[in-house]
Amino acid sequence: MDEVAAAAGVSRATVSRVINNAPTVEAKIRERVQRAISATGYVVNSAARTLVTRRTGSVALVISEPEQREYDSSFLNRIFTDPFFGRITAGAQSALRPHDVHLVILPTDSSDHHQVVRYLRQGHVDGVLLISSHDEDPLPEQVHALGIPAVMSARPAAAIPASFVHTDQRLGARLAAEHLIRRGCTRLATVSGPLDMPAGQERLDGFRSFLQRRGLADVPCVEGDFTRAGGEDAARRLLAEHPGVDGLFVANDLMAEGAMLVLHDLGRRVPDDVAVIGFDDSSAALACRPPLTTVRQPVEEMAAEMAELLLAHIADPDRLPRSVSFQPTLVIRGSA
Amino acid sequence: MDEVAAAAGVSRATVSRVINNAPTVEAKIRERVQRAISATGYVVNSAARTLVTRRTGSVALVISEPEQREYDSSFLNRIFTDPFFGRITAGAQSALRPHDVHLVILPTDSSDHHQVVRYLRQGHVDGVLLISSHDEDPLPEQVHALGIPAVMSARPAAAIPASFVHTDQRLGARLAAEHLIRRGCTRLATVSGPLDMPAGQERLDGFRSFLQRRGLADVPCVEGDFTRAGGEDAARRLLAEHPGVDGLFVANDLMAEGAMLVLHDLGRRVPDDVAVIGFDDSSAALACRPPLTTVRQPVEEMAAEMAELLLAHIADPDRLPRSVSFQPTLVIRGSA
DNA sequence: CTGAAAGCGCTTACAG
DNA sequence: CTGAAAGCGCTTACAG
Repeated sequence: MDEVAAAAGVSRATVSRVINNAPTVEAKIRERVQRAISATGYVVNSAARTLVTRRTGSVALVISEPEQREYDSSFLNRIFTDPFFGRITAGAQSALRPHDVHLVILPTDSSDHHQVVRYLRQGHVDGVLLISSHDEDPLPEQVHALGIPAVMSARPAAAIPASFVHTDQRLGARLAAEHLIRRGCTRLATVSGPLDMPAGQERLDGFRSFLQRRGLADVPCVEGDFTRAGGEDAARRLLAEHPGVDGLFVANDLMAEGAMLVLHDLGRRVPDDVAVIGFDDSSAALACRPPLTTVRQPVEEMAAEMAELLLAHIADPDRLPRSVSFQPTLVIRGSA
Repeated sequence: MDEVAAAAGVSRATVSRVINNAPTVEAKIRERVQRAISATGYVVNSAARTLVTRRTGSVALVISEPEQREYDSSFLNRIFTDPFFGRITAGAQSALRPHDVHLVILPTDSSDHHQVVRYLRQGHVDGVLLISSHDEDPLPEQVHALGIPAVMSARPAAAIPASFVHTDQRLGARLAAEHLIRRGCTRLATVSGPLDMPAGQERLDGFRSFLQRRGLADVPCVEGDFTRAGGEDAARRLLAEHPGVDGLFVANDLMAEGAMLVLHDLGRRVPDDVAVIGFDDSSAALACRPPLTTVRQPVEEMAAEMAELLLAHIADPDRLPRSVSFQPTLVIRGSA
């Protein structure tokens, strides 16, 4: 920087001003400095800048899962190949990129929370996007206690004031139930997500309570784990106990893909013998044969909105928390 | 830090020493400082530390693709939901995590290279893991010119000295060809990857040249793009022109999944009518019915090795470049 | 083994 | 509009 200042015949302060586009620099000097910058190939040192501005230009995307049996590459593998998390990452990146803000992705389980908290406290990032899917997860409160700008992926279980985005899961499940009824299915069943996850619980509630109002109580349910293999297992068990099922709601697309595979193995035709509806509208939906009818969540847009909210909180720390809600929609394809 | 020093009755230098586990601190003092740290809740400021140590504790994972029609969320979406890149990320993370090194993922196309280069020059990271899949990609050379520690995902096209990892793609393709022949297939064909990518070209070469030696010349080939939808298209075209095909090698699993879908639509039984072999052994292989026989690349292990190599280069900038090679293996499942 | 001091490379009131 | 100077919060020779 001294070199640039010398080459341009100005002070370091002025060099700094042109780098940061301060309006108070005379055009001629600005140009002279710019030439000196190109000539010397100078670039700012981001650590030095961060030290004084208190801004890093990075945010963390924390993906918090319940404790894993083994925190290893199989956990990381599941996270990084999950189409849902992939869409979140893509949505967040696309919103952040224009602002030149970078994303550090931190998958974590509860055995690992302290590492994440330490990382955040060390000031590596300006804020955090927190994807927490379990009721009992203490991380949202811990992050909130840190006082660092944060946006959550759903209403936090704890009563903390924080911005979050939201989809009406119950409404989504109801859309699925309505469609199955409309199709004339009479023996409905569902593969739910994990019932200790709000997303799992709410989709089941929404599905069941709509059917109950239509006089259909006690719809069979087997709990799955939101993975494809888990969906296969759950569907196999469900179909073994309830072979007559003709309409199946599966709480996410990955499990639905597994369920379709099982139906195929069992020689059941979809949708003629069994109509199937998934949830998410992820890429897995198009990998099914027939293509999967599913409840769409605009995941990319939600993640982008989380990023925008976070940027706003970083720019103005006194900004009041707000939540923004997205509507699920039914995407009708071949499976129901 | 002053606060901690005062509370422990020592200098800041000593506080720094205990934080960094310098061996030359008396046990009693060390303990006193540690208590003061817990009492005050002190954590280091990473920007200040980086400014003096020249270490950030982060590395970049740069995923360089050819120029996109639109650099937007659909590009990011493809990258972040691609099982191959997901495995790379997981493998790199799992190797880096024990060293407390963080990963910032930078998908980029050629319109965007200057941003990546600027980011790297600003010193945000200690090194870069570069996934570059195109022959003409100038990024490996640019990164090398920066003088920042880097490890490549394959032998760089340019003659630059750099560490890289490698799988023998030709051998992998040959494994597929051998297996198809052994099965008794006589009318072979292939869906290749993009032929401007070494991985696409080499798999095709390996497949064809083995067959040629067996007297099978001019095996039909349609070029695909490594996506599932691209695999569907390519398979459809191939089968329209060559309906008699009884053995199909598809250059990655995602395209193979698409090809299997097309075969299903066409009423062809797999493997009885057509045997199908993929490449990668990604999660897509298990989403096929029947499950996909495929050439396994140990992608996670390769990415972990890249990370280890990078860490070694960061620790010792004078270390000589080396390459480490992995063997592909055939994983036999139901499709062939 | 410990401390005083210099220095990492920036930005930003403050004065002019 | 520009510059001299202080200061961001650490680490690390250097001296003792």
